[in-house]
Amino acid sequence: MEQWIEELLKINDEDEKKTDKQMKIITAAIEIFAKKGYSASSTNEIAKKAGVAEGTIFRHYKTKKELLISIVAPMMTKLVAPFILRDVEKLLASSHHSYEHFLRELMSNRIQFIKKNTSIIKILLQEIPFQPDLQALFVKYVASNVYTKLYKIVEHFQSKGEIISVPPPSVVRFTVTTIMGHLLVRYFILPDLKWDDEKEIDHTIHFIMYGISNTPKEDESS
Amino acid sequence: MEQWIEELLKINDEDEKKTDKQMKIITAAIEIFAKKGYSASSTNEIAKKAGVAEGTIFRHYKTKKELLISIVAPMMTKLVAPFILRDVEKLLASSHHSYEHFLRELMSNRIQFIKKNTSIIKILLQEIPFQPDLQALFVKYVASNVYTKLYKIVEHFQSKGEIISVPPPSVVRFTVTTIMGHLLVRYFILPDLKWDDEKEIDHTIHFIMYGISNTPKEDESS
Amino acid sequence: MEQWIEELLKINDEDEKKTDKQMKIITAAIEIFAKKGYSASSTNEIAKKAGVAEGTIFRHYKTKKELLISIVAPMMTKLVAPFILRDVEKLLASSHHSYEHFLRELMSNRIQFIKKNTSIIKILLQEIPFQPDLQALFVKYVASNVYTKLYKIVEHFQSKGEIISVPPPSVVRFTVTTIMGHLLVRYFILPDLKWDDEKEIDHTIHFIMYGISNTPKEDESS
Amino acid sequence: MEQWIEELLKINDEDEKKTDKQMKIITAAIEIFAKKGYSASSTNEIAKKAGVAEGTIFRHYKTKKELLISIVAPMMTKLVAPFILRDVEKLLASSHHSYEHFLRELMSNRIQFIKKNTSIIKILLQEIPFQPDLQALFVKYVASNVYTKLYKIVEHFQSKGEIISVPPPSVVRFTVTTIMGHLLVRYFILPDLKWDDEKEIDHTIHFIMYGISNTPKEDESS
DNA sequence: AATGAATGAGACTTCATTCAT
DNA sequence: CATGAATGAAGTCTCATTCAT
Repeated sequence: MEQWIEELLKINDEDEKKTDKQMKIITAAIEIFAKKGYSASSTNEIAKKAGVAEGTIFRHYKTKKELLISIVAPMMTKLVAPFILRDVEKLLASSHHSYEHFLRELMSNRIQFIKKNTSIIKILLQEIPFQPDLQALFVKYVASNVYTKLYKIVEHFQSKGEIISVPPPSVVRFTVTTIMGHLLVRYFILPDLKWDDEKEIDHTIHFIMYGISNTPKEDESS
Repeated sequence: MEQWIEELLKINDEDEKKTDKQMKIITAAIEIFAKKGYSASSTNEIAKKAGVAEGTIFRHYKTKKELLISIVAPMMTKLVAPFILRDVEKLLASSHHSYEHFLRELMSNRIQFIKKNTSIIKILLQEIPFQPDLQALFVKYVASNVYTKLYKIVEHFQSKGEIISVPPPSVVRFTVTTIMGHLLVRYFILPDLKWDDEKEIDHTIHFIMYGISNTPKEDESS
Repeated sequence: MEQWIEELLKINDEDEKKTDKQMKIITAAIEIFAKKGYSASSTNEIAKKAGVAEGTIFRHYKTKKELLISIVAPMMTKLVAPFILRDVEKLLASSHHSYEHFLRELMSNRIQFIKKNTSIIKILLQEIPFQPDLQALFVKYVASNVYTKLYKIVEHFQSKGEIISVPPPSVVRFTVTTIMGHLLVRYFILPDLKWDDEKEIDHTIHFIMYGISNTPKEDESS
Repeated sequence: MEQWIEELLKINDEDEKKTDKQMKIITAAIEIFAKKGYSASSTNEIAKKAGVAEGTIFRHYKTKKELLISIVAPMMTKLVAPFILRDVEKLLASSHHSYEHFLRELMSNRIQFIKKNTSIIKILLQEIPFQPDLQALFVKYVASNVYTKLYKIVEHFQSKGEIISVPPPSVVRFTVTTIMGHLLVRYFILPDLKWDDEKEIDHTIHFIMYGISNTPKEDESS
């Protein structure tokens, strides 16, 4: 992976120091929240699976919701980590890569990430609709980072002639919905289908770039 | 809309006869389930909003879960209604439409459907991961209908030369994830963005067909 | 069976006129009360088994408890029927039977009765401790009839020299507890043992009369 | 009381350590179950009488039925404790007592026991017909212990010539039904009569041994 | 007379949270 | 720090009973 994209992951990973018990609680909570959903999980069950007393949970987290947030909030940042890096322009200027290449790297990188954090992301997806706290965080990171950064990247490759000149928001939205759509379907909606991931990524990127039509495009206006 | 596609919707919509109270219960339940999630909703709250006694709910639905299922299960069928029609081949043979056209009709049709049933679909999406009953239904309808039907449609348009000749499953998956992805993002993940739906559909379909690359495709292998 | 004992059963059996539905309700109630106990039986279940609407039960019986009483109270009288007949003295005077004979007839008569009414008697036994109404009836019939009548009978046979001259109450109590005990054990506590009823009755009566000791009794004081 | 019979009671009575609240719950439950029957008793009422929160009951007993069982099951063992001791033969061999004596000791011993545990035994009697769990325990302890042990005892005293030579099962059943019958009537069916217990026991045992007939028995066949 | 939908009190049970140890 | 017994509010569900049809 190229250096500039590697930077995408330089998000501080320090999970503050957690006691042993605290880690056990979090691990148990993740497992149970992911399996039954936040509301349907009981602190009692979490305590049992963690091998601690129920009271111990509340020594570390004032409420059950605080436990949820503490698990899920950091994920928020990491999910969009690749777009948080500061000097996109510099990076783009100093490199001569294609949008296709960028997407390919982005996708396989995020897939690695999802594989490592499936449970937490599942919890996140489940609870975002019901937790205003999380929604606020989501808007903060996604809206203000992902989209603005992507606009610039798209504009960059439009100016280099790689991407057709439709309004960048359209391209961004298509890119985002297509990739997110693929990942949602692949990892959360139909994870049990037999997927050939290598090919799947290849096809997805290729289709995003060139479509599935056999007819040459006359002019690429929308 | 062309006639053959209109047939897609001929799913009987008659919601058996429900008593007045039963309708009130269902309406209230939909609203509350959608807002707080199934587990976090209380039958007490539903009863209050429906203006009935709590016991009345349990006269019509043995358990809270049965209430959920009765709301959400029929949606399953209707969601994939366009793919349940029998003689796809005939329809395709007798018509001279393009895949692009088909997708466009399909999308705007499903969007109408989503708009009319946003809440229920939201509940469905939330609860599928936790309700094996629903998963079973989902597999039954999606797997056995949508995919097999789509394969045939894609093959048809490949034989007519409209679609590049990659394995149909790839095309189907790309189509499905892209459209589902768009709809999920548009209506459930970021419904509050300012969307210009007309254009959005146009772009999405166009991109699916022709991609976003400016460079003519050399060869359309995978 | 001798005529004087036959009179024991001349209790009016007329079950007032009951409608068809009413009979179905009673039959169902008996079955369910006997199986699960009064408190654990629901009017809903009774209605279902009876094939009537729940409301119909309450048209005939103001409350669930009234239904219970209406089933169980008449049994009270019939249980002790043999002792309700008026002129015991006459009967005894005019006949020259033995106490042993009397017991034998009594026992087999009551066994027939129990066999025909096992369920109702079971309900009665279960509910007497909790229903003051029933207790009152029980005391009324048992105390005022059975014991006083039996005293006279025992005295009669003592005066004829057949029974040892201990205070009649002792003999009565022994007779009653022994026979009731046998019947309770035989029909309600261990009904599933393999019983040879003929022999069982024989032995019981014989033991009551002559005991199980091998040594001749010197004197029969207590 | 002779030593060998004293052994009959060496069943460990230690009620594991129960917390203060737990004891209060059990005490309250016994009282209320005995008064109203299991089904008609509410956990709410039990909690109030015990002076604890309703939730506390369910911290100690997963369900209301578990509470019942925990009260009633141990009584099962203790009820038949005198028959659980192992080496009946040895005891009999080494002692030179009469069956009459044995019955007398047994009865007064069981009466003491009943007096101490009237409520629990009442609950037990009420609920056995409806609780398969309890039935299983009853069969296990009664069938396999009481009867087999009693057979041996009876045979022993038959061989010593004290008991008439009818088949032991007959003697055992008569003994059991007579004594159980007496105890049931005395303590559970008509506890409010004025009983002179000393005399009552005397008479009962005497009657069991020698019957109530004044005429000497010719031959003691059945 | 019969129905069965509706009721609301109350049943059993769960749960997040507290607090003395 | 950790525990786990205790809490009481709230949850799901049942029930005897009523009443308009």
